[in-house]
Amino acid sequence: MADHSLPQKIADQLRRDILRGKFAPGAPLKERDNATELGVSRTPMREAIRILAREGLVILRPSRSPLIADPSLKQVTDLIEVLRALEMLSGRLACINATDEEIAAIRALHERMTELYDKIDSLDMFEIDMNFHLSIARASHNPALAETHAAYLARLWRARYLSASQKRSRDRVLRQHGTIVAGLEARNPEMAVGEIENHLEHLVINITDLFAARDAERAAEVTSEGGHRATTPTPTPTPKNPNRKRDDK
Amino acid sequence: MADHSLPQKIADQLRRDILRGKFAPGAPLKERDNATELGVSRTPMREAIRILAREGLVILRPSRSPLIADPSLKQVTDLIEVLRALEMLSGRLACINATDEEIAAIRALHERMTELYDKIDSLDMFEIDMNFHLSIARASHNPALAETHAAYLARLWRARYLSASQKRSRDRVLRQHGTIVAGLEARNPEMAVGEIENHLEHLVINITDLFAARDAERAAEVTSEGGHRATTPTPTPTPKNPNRKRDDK
DNA sequence: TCAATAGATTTGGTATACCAAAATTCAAGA
DNA sequence: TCTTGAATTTTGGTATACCAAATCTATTGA
Repeated sequence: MADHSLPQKIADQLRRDILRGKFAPGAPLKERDNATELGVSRTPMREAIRILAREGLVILRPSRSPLIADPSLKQVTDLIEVLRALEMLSGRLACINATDEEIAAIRALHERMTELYDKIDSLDMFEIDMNFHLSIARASHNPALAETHAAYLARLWRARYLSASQKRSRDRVLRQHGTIVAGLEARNPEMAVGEIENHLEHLVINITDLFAARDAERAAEVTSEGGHRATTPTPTPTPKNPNRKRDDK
Repeated sequence: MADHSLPQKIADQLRRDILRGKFAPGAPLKERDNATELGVSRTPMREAIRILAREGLVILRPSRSPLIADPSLKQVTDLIEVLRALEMLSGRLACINATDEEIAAIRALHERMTELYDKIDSLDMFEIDMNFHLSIARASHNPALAETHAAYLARLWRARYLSASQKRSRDRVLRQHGTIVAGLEARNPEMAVGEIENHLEHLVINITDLFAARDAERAAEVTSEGGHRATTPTPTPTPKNPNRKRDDK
């Protein structure tokens, strides 16, 4: 958060906009328009877009506008599979390398989350959840691991956010977080790692349900729209058409 | 390899130069000079440097020349620790998802490596070794995993190359590769994953030895150089840094 | 009425010019 | 001789101009 470079700040701004939904998944991200909109030149905007591309939030196409990423279920579950390996490693290393202070800070996050769960909006809550997992990765004392883990979390932001918004999993999430913290405190890798694995297993289940629900919703839309003219069978893959054309000759 | 974008080609060129030793570790990489040297503008050179920075081959400093990375032993072993988790996951998934053709191709690589080991130079040999491990990751059918794994392999290029040049580990490496292939063919995750873990454990040992040897060499140099004027106690970590201290209030 | 094509336009890629921060140099003074 | 500070140089950051590929529009011809 403390990087004061201009491309980083632009990337932070864009990331928020993307994740908050200002740009729809699948929409093109025109570097010239966004640059003028934010009042910066194209050069730092280009770098910002590359940063987001590295994080997987946008995908680059040769000689074409970058697109806001709209990953398929398989892509998301593939990402989670790697994330699981990274988090399990983080947990194991954190049991060995974390300082008592770091573990205490992780517990503090967990307790704040428990206390505020029903009191704040899901975006703020999710911020805490994010920090919880990032702190464990950092506590592994393996910077490369922490960095890669953070990149995967960023890439899975939207999916995890949607999953976390399902309040029905509230109790399970808090319980699992509690077990993870207890495992760290006991310096018990089996306990911590096992529960981390469990935690992410449920994330896969949740996400799969969400995709299924979304697909069902779309199918219903299509059929109810009438047989001859399906308005948008696909989720508006390219909603760009505000082509202004001149009236002169 | 088949990316025809200019920044990618520049990055490929620079990567080879760095890994072949044209640029020493710790040396600055001036974007203007290198751009004119290669006959391109600074803009694609900038992007190329960012690509290498992402791979960890160069490190960026705010408002300062990027440096050729010169990782410490801990940094390298940290990277290997993550690589191990990634390769173990790759092996496990490959046992499940790989096609018979993919496994056959991996075996072909292994047999070519066995056949040519004493006949070609270590750089070409290392190319095959690289492909062997990349192919396993790709055979996981998890693109995100393959990509992250490839990034870690690139980051560890130099260390792995130096380790692979130690011909004394020849037999062990070939034997381990053989066991890994056999595990894949048998679709036996325990066999494949276990040997992958073993393989990387030996890499850590090898690298640790190499660092120890290098440090010992340096220490010997310093003492034999005589007491008053050590010409280059360190192997010129930064050819240009007569650190000038300005007045500070 | 529709299809094909040519011209206009959008858009990313590249080159270059300018700026500001950092570093090196060098001269002046103690 | 050493310190110090100011000027110059070096170097990365940013803005802008130009180009080429891709796309879209609109006209024309069947």
